[in-house]
Amino acid sequence: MAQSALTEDNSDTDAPEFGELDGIVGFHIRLAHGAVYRHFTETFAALGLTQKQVSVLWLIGSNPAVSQIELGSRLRMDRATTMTIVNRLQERGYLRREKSSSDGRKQSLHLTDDGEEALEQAKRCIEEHEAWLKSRFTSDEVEKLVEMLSRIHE
Amino acid sequence: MAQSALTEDNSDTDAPEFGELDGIVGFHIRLAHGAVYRHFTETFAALGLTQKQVSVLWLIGSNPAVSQIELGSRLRMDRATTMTIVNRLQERGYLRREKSSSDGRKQSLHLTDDGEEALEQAKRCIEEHEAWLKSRFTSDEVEKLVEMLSRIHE
DNA sequence: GCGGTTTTGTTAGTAAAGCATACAATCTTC
DNA sequence: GAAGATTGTATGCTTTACTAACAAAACCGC
Repeated sequence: MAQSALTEDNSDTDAPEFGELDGIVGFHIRLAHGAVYRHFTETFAALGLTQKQVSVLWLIGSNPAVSQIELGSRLRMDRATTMTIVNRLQERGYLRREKSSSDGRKQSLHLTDDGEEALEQAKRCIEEHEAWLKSRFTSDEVEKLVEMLSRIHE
Repeated sequence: MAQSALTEDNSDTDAPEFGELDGIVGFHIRLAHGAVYRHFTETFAALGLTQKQVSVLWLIGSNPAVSQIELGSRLRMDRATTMTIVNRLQERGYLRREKSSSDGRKQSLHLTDDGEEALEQAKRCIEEHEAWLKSRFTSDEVEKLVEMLSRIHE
């Protein structure tokens, strides 16, 4: 598989395996004179979650004990931005921080039971979205699109 | 051609023809656990313009006397958001507002000479971007992508 | 024509995302 | 051990986008 935009800095020896393309949550494509826009925040809005927050829950759920810096790197956020999002999810009781045992600087992020629950609900929203996608595009087309995306990296 | 997201409310009798897909300025596709992201703001940054501002200039340039509400509708912005962007471009001398003669509520938006000049420069940036696109995707793929986009509407 | 409703533009306030900076704690390197 | 790099944190700023409220103009039913 071609190097994807999600796996370009896999230099950590003990880094968990990220990088599978699980599905398209939403997209936003801007043409020269406008934006073709499909926004799925509304879909998650019923859960009171933004796309970014769902991405964070998803990533922690599939990679427990991930650090904030790793999380930010995967989701293209700097440390400050990561802080605000992690803080908010922690305040809502969806995740907890622990000191990493191997590296005292790092936080080790874990979902709480409430966080797992929220992620499950979000995944159901994503399934609905995939139904929407499939109503407009064939599975071959979606696959082709995702494959094309994997060719995009800085 | 299938109804596109850019032409869904063509109820105005004297509405100018929108809807041609002129080129992809940038896109941002969010996967469930992250974002594949390509941001072309940097390309326009040399001009001191954002993607949105370029879209506004482009749309006014190709549709003089467009109203703010129409502009916002095309670019998926509400009235307040449209205001701030139009205000900033007006402050920079790139466009001017006139009272619409046919409807006293509406503003009629026009590019100034400086605005036309800025748009020309932005179009050159877009051409450079298209070269970038073509280096990663075949022209068939780009065509297919744009065609798929045209199938996206609410 | 008149009164109520809708549309359009405007302003103000708010929230989120993102960034830079500064700082403290920890790790790494020499 | 000292110097430098990494990670998390706190603060402040900017941009984007939204809601709510308001005014002026247009529209609609009568």
